[in-house]
Amino acid sequence: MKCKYAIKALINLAGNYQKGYVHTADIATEENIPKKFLEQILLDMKHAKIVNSKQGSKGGYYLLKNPKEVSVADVYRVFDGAIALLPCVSLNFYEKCDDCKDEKACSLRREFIKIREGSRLVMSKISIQSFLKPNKKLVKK
Amino acid sequence: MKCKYAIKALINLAGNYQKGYVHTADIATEENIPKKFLEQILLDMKHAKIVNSKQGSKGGYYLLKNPKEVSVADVYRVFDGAIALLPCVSLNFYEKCDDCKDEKACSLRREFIKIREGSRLVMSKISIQSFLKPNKKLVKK
DNA sequence: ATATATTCTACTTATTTGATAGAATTTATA
DNA sequence: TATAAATTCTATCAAATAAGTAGAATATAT
Repeated sequence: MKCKYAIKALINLAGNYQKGYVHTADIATEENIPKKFLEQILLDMKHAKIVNSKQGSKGGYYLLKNPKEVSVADVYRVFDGAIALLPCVSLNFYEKCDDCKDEKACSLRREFIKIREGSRLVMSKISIQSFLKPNKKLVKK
Repeated sequence: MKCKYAIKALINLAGNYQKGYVHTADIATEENIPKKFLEQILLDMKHAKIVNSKQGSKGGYYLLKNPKEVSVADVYRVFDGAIALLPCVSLNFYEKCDDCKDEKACSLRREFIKIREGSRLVMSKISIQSFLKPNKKLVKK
């Protein structure tokens, strides 16, 4: 949910990219997200340097980077942590297996790295911009 | 954990493919898995038709299918459910979004299908057999 | 000053996860 | 046929996580 809400919020902010501040309340109503929950989500993304904000009257949130430069992988890592299925194959959230003696020889690790790469690559290629582009329709001859 | 344990157990069973029954207790000690927990895991995989068992003395578990025919995707779905990040893009665990009016027009759905396919393809290609093959070493010239 | 917005901390409730416990059932075999 | 050894089933538990709520604190424009 958090990740889905986050991406919906970012799509909304992308629509207002470089056009000023957007209120949490507006995003909440437009995207059908509980307002108080969205506040937390946006704050998390501020800490992750994906968005920025201004407090007070006429304040609000705005997208820090170009929509092309914000990938689903970036957002996923903020809210769901590692893309990898095992901590020992994670690039950003690595943790050693306590039972594993020799990582280099571990076949579990060897294969799960492939899975991580499959997911990571596709999630890195999809950006907030990707959600804005309308689905291209093929014209029949 | 369940999924990891399950794959370790299957690798163990694959080593005994078509060689008779293997005791849960033996797998538990060899693979360092809590025995009672492993019992549940193996039972789940029996219900999923991945392994089969015989009760009683001289009983135990055995792999039903060729190790090549059991993919990580199969195992994942038993223990973690959908590979897809959103229920509305899942092939095996589909659920409609209650807020979504037009699925075909939903850009979230369009892009998350790509993510599902990325993960699904790589997880379908890796089988229990893949874990048995030793990592090929390149010989230096 | 005041209205309006974000920020921060704490809390609640429900679900999931990892694991344990023990009785019931099945089977081989002595 | 009794018994030992295995799976099967159901229930339970504690800890962690997820989804969401509440309210006070802070910042800012007017």
